[in-house]
Amino acid sequence: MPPSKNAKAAISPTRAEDFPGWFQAVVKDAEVAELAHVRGSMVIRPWGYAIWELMQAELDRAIKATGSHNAYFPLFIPLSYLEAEAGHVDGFAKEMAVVTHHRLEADPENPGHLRPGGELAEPLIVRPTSETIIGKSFAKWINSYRDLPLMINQWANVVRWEMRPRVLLRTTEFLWQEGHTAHADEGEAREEMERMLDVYREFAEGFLAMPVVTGEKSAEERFPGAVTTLSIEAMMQDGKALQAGTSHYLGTSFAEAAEIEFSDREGGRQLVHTTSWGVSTRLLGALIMSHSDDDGLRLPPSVAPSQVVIVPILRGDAAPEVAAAAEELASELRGRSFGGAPVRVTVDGRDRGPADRRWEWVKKGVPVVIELGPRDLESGELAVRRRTALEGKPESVGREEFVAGVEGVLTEIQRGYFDTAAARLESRTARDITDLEDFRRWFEGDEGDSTMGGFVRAPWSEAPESLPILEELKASVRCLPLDQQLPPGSTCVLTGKPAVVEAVFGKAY
RNA sequence: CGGGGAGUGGCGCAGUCUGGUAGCGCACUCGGCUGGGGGCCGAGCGGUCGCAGGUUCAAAUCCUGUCUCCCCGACCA
Repeated sequence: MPPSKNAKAAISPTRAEDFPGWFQAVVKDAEVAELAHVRGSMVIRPWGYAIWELMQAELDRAIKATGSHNAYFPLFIPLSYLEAEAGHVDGFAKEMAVVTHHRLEADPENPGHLRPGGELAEPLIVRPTSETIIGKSFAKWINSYRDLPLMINQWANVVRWEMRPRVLLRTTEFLWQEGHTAHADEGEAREEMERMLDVYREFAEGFLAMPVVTGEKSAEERFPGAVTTLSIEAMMQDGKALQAGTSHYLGTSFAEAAEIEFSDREGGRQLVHTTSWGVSTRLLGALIMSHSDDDGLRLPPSVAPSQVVIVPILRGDAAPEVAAAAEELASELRGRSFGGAPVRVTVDGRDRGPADRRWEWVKKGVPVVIELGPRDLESGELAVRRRTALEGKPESVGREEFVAGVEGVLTEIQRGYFDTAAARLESRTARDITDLEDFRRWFEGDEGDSTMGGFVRAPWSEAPESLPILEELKASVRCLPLDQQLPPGSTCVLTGKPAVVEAVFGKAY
């Protein structure tokens, strides 16, 4: 619904009024995604999918650069595969889609309707992740130490039957990339796990302008079946944490389950050490909650399907001339580059009022919108409006100057988003909370309250009795940061016991 | 699975208590005026009121059953 003329913000509710509601509205108004008529499932709309494709392209390049190759494995996994790894079963059993039949037949008790027929001898599950089925292939492909390391990546959809779906953040079906590698020893496998976390960190920070904390997951938050789970954690504008990517060292348990063995140099039989790592379409949600404002989506230029939109003001006799000028400007801009690729430009000459068109692109997060009318043709200037400066009049820039400097403009916007997010992460991470009272106060803000504290970085004992305290505050250990700064003799912020590690605490999505 | 709420044109809703043949805003279509902060006027299109059964001369409205969705809690990329 379009806001009234006098509305200050294009999105209702605003972040301060209702953060989750704001998020939904941004997603909807930007035409990124919407809930489908299937419970918990979403439709990713063209604008949202284009963003995902840009992410995919960049990440795919980075993954391949580490030596992994893309492949595709089955959607259906025999139940017995899952059963083979105990930890895995515990983690996923409660959220499985199970296929038990393979045909439909007329239902005699309910004319006009169909019912499942042809029961399967062994039920199939729809993959929640592919460790088990990829393991089967690995077992077949790996015979010798010469076959290692084996590094595979898959772009796929997965299904986890979530109790409480939220568009883009937690849906029953989502898209992701899952890497699976097998190595001769633990050291090599752990290196792979760390290398991929680094790929994710660079991608999040460099491409999505989203600063992250890198760390190890506590035992409670670890991936089911993993020995070690590393993650990148981003802070949303409401101070809550969002796990944006994970990388696991799986030890030899999946190798045992799928019998992935190889002959070493001495002719002995050994189990491989495996890793897995992934990021999902949840990144779209993270991106939105990191950068957007009360006027809608704000896209870093790197992931903006259109980086510059030209809105020609077509009226009267000058219309053909303006239309031609818009196309010419677009083509010149496409001759410039940003991030090593041609600048992406859209000319929006639809038969609607210019303000109407412009606001649509504002809400879609386009970094720069230029309105081009007869006046500009005469003056040789452009009315340039950056997504970061919607107030007041547009900036007036000489046409040639703008074209020549467009890469700089986009770079500035990209950097600005990162700097803003980084400043938020820094200022809303408390490093000086030492006792439980302050800790409680920090986290006691209302749900959805954007003034809620944020992260707390503090010494932790890992003692079991600290967990109920966190639960009560709806907070959790987000990670044990890789850059540990635990002063000797520290005591646990929750229990007062001797601390063994420095932890980042937060509320999480 | 527990606790709340809701199903009425594409979207958002009113009407339901006190049965009487469906209405509003937005969107959409057409015409005109407009057009650089998302505009105005006029004329239109569009709904068997979630589904099934019942009560009644008459049901969006009352009764019974059923399905679905949303919100809150336990689980999670």
